[in-house]
Amino acid sequence: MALKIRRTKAMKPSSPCPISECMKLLGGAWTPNVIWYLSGGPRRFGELRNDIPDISPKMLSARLHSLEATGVIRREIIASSPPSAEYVLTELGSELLPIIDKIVEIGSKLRERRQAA
Amino acid sequence: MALKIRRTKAMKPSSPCPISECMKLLGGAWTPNVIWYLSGGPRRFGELRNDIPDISPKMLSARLHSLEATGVIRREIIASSPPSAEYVLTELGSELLPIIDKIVEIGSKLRERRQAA
DNA sequence: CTGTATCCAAACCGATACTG
DNA sequence: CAGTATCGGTTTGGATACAG
Repeated sequence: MALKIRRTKAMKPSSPCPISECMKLLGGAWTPNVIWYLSGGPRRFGELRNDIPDISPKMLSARLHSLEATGVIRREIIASSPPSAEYVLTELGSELLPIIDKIVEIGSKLRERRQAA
Repeated sequence: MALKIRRTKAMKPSSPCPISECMKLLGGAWTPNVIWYLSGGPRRFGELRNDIPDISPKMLSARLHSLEATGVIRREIIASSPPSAEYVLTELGSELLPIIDKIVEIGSKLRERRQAA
């Protein structure tokens, strides 16, 4: 006999919902991209701009500032001549990587299938 | 209501990054929440509204339509009296669940730590 | 090379009221 | 109960130009 699906109360995560908690950090379409490209190590503005196809400098700048404000990345000034800057993931940022990995994994699978179709 | 997939020249089909592919499906702050609450089985409008605290009916409606348009969920009419409707994850939608799970997992961890501090 | 400033369009979100 | 309509606000994003 088929199990009667009981309409349960939702498994409600205690508020505030951990989803929103997390989405605040990686909200915005470009944000996961930036984190992903920083996962390989420190990178500079121009490198990121090259990494991420078609991102405008304004958006990259905005995302970087936003990520710095939420503590996901850190901006490090390199005292060279000329002085330069690098962006690196903080420890908090590193903890988001499993999510990004999953996104990449599923995204690749979806795209493969679409190309096959 | 037409789905507005933004198809600018910035969207190159050959883009090497599968992240955007995936983020298009779960963009928006409420979207992961909706998917999460549908993971337990079909749910109706009012139930979802109850599940997700503080979502306005307008936003819920918008997210549901958008998710339906991208093929993540399906709207099923129940021939009862009165006729009713349920929303259920499609197969595509189910494939997104590992991501949502990760988001919940990391989000919970972050919150625990913040409360400890 | 590393960004910032400006203008503008579209998406997202909240509050509220409303229809069947 | 199951949504839609309207109004308005904030955020995201694109294009382009420009400054250090």
